[in-house]
Amino acid sequence: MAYWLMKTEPEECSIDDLAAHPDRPVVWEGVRNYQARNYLRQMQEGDEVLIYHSSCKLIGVAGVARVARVAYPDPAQFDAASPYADPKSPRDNPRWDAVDVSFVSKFPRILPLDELKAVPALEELPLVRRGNRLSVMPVSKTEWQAVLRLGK
DNA sequence: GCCAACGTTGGC
DNA sequence: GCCAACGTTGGC
Repeated sequence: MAYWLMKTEPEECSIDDLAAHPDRPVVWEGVRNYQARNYLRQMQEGDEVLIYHSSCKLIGVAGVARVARVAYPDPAQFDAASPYADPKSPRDNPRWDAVDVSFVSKFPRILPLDELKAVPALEELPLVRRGNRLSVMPVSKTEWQAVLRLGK
């Protein structure tokens, strides 16, 4: 099993949105970056994911989710009404993928970015690196354990 | 709202 | 294939 981290704007899909219906997975759509997409394609069912809230008041890791369905073509790319529509994506070879994720747990508090930055074990994590924009990234077991130790 | 850092686009 | 211009990300 592998570990990941995914960014979300909580107005879009927060840990509370996931927790609101733990039995029903959510479509993780709207990834429009090739490197992030390639990571989505590597995800396996059961992989665990840190849910990170970005571009909001309380920035940080909010909890854990699980991959409920491996990558499949993101429906939003073909939905003209969606902000994630991509008219250039070929129907016979869709450019963008989504996965489904379901709720696992919510941290008792948002684990803030500056605390993550202070952890030596997380120095290599793209999230804490300056100017980083990757929205889906792999997390090593060591990194995972370090985050959970702080978050739980 | 600012703005640095970044990824993408498109002319050449 | 280069690279300047542009649009976006995301912390502050």
